[in-house]
Amino acid sequence: MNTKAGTPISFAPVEQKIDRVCARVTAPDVPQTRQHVVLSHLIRHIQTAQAARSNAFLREYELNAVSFTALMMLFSSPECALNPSELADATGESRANVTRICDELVSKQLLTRTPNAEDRRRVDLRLALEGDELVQRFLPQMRDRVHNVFNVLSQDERDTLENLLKRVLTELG
Amino acid sequence: MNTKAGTPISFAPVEQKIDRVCARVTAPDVPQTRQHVVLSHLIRHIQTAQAARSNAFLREYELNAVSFTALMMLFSSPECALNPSELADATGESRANVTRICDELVSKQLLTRTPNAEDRRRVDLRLALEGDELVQRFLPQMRDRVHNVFNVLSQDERDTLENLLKRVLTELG
DNA sequence: TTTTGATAGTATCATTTAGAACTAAAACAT
DNA sequence: ATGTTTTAGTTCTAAATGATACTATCAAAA
Repeated sequence: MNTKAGTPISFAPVEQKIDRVCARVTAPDVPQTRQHVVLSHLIRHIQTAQAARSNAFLREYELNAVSFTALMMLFSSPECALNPSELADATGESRANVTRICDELVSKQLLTRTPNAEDRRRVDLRLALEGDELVQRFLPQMRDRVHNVFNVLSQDERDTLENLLKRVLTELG
Repeated sequence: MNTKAGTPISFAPVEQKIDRVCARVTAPDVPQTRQHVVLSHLIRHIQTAQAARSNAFLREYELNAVSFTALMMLFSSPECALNPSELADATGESRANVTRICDELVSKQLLTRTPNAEDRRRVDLRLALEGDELVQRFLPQMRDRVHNVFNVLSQDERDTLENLLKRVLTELG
């Protein structure tokens, strides 16, 4: 990923190429397909750019976007606790990766791992005090440096975007 | 919030957690920030799910989503040729990664790599006949199995989504 | 019960990736 | 011309990730 500061992310060349794909393909529904491809690539480019921003900021603190998301999901859970598989669902990461991430976070004393008494297959992940403080300290900066790109949209537009994206995600589920 | 119409089942727990984050944080613009975070996570989950779909399909043919995108970007370029750095921009991958991907694709004889006569720093990547055929053969299947999730939206809604996403991406650039 | 299947978590392995260092060539400045 | 800076591409290294296989536990069926 090209994370170099100052490198403009220009989508126009990508879209030109998608247009040329369509020009070369014969199918009954080319314009619609073209738009589907455009939308897919838009989402991919936005997600890539956002991840780059998050990581660039968090790297100064020896964290990454996925670890921070994990901490935030714990921060927001009842009693700041989740099972690994719940955390996997919440973050979108594989369970294997959640195990590794939690290894790291435990070693940094940002969360604790304790066996669950009722179901001995389970493990309880619980945010440590330090992890809680870290989330509270970083959230405002994440807001200013990552999430506020959506301020280019009006409130109505953001509502619309939220609605549309949710419907797409439902279709993918 | 999980009762909100259209909220995908898999995302509802995520949104609940975001709500709890907001409940625990004191800031002047919490509702807006909440929505920004929701939108970021929606985009991330959609992109993850789409990549998983693409890869699941392409793996049968010993390809992955990034390689296929690279082939498609070449397919759509004038004379089916690009430089590695242009390909990096078009796919969103790092130049280092483009080098590796092209190694693979060359070894599969899907594209060729030739030194550029005018600028000897440059390299010309050109889609081979086999690569061209592969793209034409796979595009319809990619459409049916990956891109057509956007069919849940009406044409107007897709236009709106495209417009909104483009503005967000511009802001990230 | 016993067995069969499902679930939770982890360990292992191969793949994918970004970042930094490096080489070569072109562009630019003096 | 000469030296400096920028650009293109690759190589190398370390990190991140997913797929798979495995163990332990629970649940359900026989």
